[in-house]
Amino acid sequence: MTTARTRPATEARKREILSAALDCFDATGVEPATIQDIQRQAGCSVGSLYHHFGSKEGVAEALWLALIEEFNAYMLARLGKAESAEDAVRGVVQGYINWSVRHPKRMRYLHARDIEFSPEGRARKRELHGRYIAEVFALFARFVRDGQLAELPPYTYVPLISGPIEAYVRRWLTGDAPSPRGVETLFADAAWNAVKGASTSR
Amino acid sequence: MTTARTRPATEARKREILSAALDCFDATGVEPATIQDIQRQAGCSVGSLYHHFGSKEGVAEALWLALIEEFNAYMLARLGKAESAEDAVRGVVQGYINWSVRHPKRMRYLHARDIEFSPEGRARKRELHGRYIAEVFALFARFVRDGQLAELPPYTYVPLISGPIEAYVRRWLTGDAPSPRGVETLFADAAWNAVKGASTSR
DNA sequence: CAAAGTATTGGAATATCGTTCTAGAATCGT
DNA sequence: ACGATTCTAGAACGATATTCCAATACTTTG
Repeated sequence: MTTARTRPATEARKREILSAALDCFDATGVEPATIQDIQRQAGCSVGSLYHHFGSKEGVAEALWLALIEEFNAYMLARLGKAESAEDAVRGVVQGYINWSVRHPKRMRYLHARDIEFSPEGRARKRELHGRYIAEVFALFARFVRDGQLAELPPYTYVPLISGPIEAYVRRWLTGDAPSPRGVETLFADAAWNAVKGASTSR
Repeated sequence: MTTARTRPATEARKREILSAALDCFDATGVEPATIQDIQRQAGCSVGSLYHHFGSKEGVAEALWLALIEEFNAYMLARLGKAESAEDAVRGVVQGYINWSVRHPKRMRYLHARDIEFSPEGRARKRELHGRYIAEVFALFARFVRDGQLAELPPYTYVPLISGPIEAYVRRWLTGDAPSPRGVETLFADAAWNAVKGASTSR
């Protein structure tokens, strides 16, 4: 009765589909990209695609969740190494830029809001976000306690630190602003100034 | 040979369609909303809708451009009255919050990224953005000259000033953060600190 | 004021695309 | 090797964006 739930080839096939989907979505946007486009580029059949993901939105959703998970892991790895609050905050900005420059297609897709999440997808998204925030907050908590970071309403740290560089990078990704290389320090300064505590001379 | 290019009723009809479209798009998102939904709510025929906007994406695009124009005008009006750089910068943050709280549906749509711009639409978007930036920059220029504002790469002012509040408001609009009422000063401080010049004590 | 010309509207017909369905092939546990 | 199950394939279906052209309203001109 008990039987293997997935086959070795399955994961590979799923990855192929997601990779093809990223290319297609990036080229034209989620809505204009057709199932045929994806299916052909992935070298699989319609049935296979639907078997694994259920729907086109299912593909879009799975892709987004996979990418945000990858991105969060990257940022947390970077944050874990920080020795001071200032290191950590500047690391967020620098990490955001580095990942975006290294994977512009992926970041462009993460910025895209044109994904209609299913209830389950939405739940998973919220779960991932919550876990990420919790881990970030755990890392930052001690800096708040020792006064390196200001004590602010919880939901304001992320916008204050990442908001500016996020906005800038989005414009760069759509071709409306020059590369973020060169503005790292400026945005890191802004982030640090926004959340630094009283212990540093103001 | 010369003839009126539009009739008086035309503008009204277009506005009706755009208004109906905003309701439909806000309710379910751009993709799930059908032409029939819009056309029925606007009380017009399919032909009429296509005559004026060419496609569903054409409607979505025109709506977005109309709203961003309205928003930019509102911000510029507010900025024009500022007497000092600090007034201006804080005014941007406050204005952003006020407009969002007054027109959450419109702001939610401006934040939506699920609009596939046509080449012309993209060009117009870029043109509007460029003009807005230019006007903001013109207003800020004298403050830069007299040292109230720091001299920074042109494309960094907007992200530095509006980035954080933009990120926060987006989370609020999707139900992921509490109302922006109460965090005005925090975000205005951050904005001002990010761009203030050397003339103020640092 | 009449008539021609143009903008606008209506709605049926069409084409495209997401999704469903079912039969068969590949793979795994026993 | 055999049975069970996952996975693949592609034709058929249904929904919806778009096209098309005839009918109507307005506007200018003679």
